[in-house]
Amino acid sequence: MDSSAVLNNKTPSKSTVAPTTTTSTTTAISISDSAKSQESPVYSYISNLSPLKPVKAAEIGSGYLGLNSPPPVFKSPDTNPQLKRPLYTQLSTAEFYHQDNKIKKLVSGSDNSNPLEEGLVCAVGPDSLNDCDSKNERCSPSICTDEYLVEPVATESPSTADLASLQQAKDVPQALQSNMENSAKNLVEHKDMENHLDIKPCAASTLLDQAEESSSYEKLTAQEKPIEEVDKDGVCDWSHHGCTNAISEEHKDSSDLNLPLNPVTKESKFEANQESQHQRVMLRRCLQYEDDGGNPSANNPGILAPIDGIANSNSCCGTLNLESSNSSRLESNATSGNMDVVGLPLPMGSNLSAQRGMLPFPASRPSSIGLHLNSIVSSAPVCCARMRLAGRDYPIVQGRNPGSLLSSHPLEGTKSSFGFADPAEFSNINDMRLNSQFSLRARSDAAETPQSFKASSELLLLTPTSYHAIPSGMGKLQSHVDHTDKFENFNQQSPPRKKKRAVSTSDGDGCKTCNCKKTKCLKLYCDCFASGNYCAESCACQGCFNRPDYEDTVQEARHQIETRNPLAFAPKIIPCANESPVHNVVEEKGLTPSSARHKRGCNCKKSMCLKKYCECFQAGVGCSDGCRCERCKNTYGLKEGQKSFFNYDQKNRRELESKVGKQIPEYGGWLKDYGSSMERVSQSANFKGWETASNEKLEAVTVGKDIQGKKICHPHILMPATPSFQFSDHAKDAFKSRLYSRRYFPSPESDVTILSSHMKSQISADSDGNGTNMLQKTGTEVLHPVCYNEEFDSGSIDSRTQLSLSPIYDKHADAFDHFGPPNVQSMPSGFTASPITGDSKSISQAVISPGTDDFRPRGLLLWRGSPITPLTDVGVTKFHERLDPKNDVYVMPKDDTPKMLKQAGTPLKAVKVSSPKRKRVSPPDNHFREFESSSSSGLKSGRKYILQGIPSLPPLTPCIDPKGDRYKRDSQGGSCSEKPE
DNA sequence: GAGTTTGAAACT
DNA sequence: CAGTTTCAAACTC
Repeated sequence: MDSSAVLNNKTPSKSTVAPTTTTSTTTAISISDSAKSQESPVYSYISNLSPLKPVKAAEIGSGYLGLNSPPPVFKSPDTNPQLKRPLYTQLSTAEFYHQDNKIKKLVSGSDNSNPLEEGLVCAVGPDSLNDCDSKNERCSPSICTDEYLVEPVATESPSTADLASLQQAKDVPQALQSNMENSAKNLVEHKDMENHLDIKPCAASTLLDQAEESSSYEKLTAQEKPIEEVDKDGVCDWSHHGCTNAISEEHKDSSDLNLPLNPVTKESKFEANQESQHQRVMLRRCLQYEDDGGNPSANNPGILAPIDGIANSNSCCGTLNLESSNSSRLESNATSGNMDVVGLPLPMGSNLSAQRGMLPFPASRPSSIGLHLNSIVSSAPVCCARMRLAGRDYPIVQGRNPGSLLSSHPLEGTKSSFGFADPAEFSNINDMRLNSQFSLRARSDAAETPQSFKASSELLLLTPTSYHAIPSGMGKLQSHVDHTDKFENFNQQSPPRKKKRAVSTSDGDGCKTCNCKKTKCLKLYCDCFASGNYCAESCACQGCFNRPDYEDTVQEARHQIETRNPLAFAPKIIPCANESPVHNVVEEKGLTPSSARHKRGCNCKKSMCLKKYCECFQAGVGCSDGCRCERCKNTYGLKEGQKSFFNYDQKNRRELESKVGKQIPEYGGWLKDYGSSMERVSQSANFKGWETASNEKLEAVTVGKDIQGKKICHPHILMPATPSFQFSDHAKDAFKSRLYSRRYFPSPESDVTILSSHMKSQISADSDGNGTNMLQKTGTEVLHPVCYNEEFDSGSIDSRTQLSLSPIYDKHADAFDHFGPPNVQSMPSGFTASPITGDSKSISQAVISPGTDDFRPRGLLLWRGSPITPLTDVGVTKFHERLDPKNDVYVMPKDDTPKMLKQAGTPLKAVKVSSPKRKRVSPPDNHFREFESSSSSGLKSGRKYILQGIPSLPPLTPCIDPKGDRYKRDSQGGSCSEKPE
């Protein structure tokens, strides 16, 4: 039974051949479309998103597959030829191993490595691990590579080429070292250069085809001689340049490491001490081990220690600052699916690199970029992602800062060995060894070229210990071809592995696990699979094929799925393009998170987007216009139309009630029931004019505390129709999740809404003291004076003054510069909005009367309720029915969007593309369709309304009450009279 | 822990 | 493309 059969097992209806054929077709299509993909916003997004910077073409090499025809944008690295097979890697895995063996012999003169240990530390790769080894107490820097990296595979006599490669390998690092001083600045200033340097010390570069390497690299090699002599000692000295330095940086005293440093190592270390800056640069590039004390990794070569103070972060998932040597390894050796790690920090033992810019492909698919729901791990404080790494998922810290997750350098994330938040998680030595072996396995996979496949497959084909408990050395005899058999055996030998259902979908490291029973973890039902990860050992899945051992099967399954939906494996959570300087400022201040939204949006009907059934909610992002949810109450951001409910606060209600003389319902009561999850302070504004202008953009303000515990009020980010996104864990750290506002940002035309909302929050909270009602009511925090103690007067507010209260506000004030002050007079009003849909029509047709500036229907924003939301309709209707034109209560204009904003375009295009890098990620075509059709009612109609509203601005629009009765308008076209027409 | 609910994915 | 089925997670008891 081959992989196809496996797949077909799940889809019996399909012929055995079909999958393969389909796959091929898909691949071809994907490739042919790749060019297009690259031009697509999605591609741009991904490219920008990926922490990996495109490598210069020259570096990629002409022979690079897929160079001319990149793979599908979101195609999983697993299936991404580019990821799998950087062409400039000319050496097969076997060759690598040969190289390793040779080096090993040169260095240690013997191959007495423990098979079991081989995989531990140096599993990362023969070339790259050197620098990391140095931190390992158990092995000398120079030997470590040999002992742990080299698989004791029966090797042929080194060929001439091998010897040459070996020599190069030795030379390169040296060259690097000699170059360190001269190029330190360049390293810092030029990422590319940095990358090259990174590669070199890792010796992986030695295996690279010189012709394919960058000129910078060549320059470096040209300067290698000074160190060459040392190298003659047979020491893998180059490996120390990075690591040693790093170690020096970290430990200051190599003696602490108890490492048998060779002259070169010491020298490197010395240099490190003297060149802190340079060290710093290198440090970032080096695998590092945590201080011995207390860190399991110290005793376990297979685990990397946190780096550079980042290690001990609270990240739920540690990451590995595996940037240097491994990177090279990745480039040179990685050729298979385990490339999920691209762009992400890699755990030690991985031969993959997360080094940005290290990859030969322009934009790796951020499969684990942390945007997949599974990767996000329910908005853990630190967003975690797993990387499929040889049999185990490694959580990857995306960075506490959403920005880091989305675009930051991997190093910006927190670290810990093996990507585990708590090294203790990996306390079990066997487990670690297993991982190391997996790494080796990954390594073999990585080099799985037709030529090398056989050899590589013989290296290690271990199945997770949790499944087979295969001794470390047993994996050698298996091959991919045996997948099916292994699977069958697996099922037989460890029958329906009655593993307890994963209690939590998140294993200890904060990453999800699955419990698949029927899909063999080869369908998107499986979170692990969907996120491009292998199932973790902690998964309770049955008959799981989503294992490194079944790489082919997995790949094929992925192909099949991608055939249906090329973006099936795209990150589910898409960060929203952010062009707003406000956002940047805020972001920099750590006050607000990056915005993100669900790729496709949810379709919740019953959960109100308040439960984890909702993918948006689960991901900690607000719903967007792309969602087709009903009665959305997503606490992270309501989708357009529904969020307005949040703006209807008690104060306004009372105010309106006083005016109307009737009780105003609270929209089905859900507002009351919003409960603790209510983060938003519904702040109706006394700032009527502006509010009216911003109409539906009114947003609640999230109240939270900053790091200092000082409550802060987060202004809204200028984001296009996207919810603010925070990688907080509402499950683990609910409070943190509230630190940042998850403002749901309306489309660009509503940029000013941010201002409005914020202002409202300030104003209303202060104006009558009821502004905090919602908060108090819901048990959430009370607005901090900082936000609300401004001397706002409900009737007269200088928005500018208010906005200038903080830099952030200044930015908002800037918005006024663009859009004009929130002056009522400047706001479009008094026109009849085009009907939205359904029940909203009556509302939309209601007349807006500017009336007096003093009264703007603050709470009436709710009338912008989503037409697709029953609740909205109901609520609006009920509310509306209580409106009494006699009291000058009018429906706010449907199109009160400032002209400037109106020009922003449609929601679907609601992305300001001022910068090429700011391109909004476009949903898949079908998604677009969804946006335009299914959500349609809301989005589409809403947009129609907006667009049509402008031309429909009649000087005198009929006054229509909710019941449809018309009233005359006064002579000035202002207020509606009480007399029916 | 079993059963139910929910919504995404898969299928028709 | 809509409707239905399947699936697994989330949730409830």
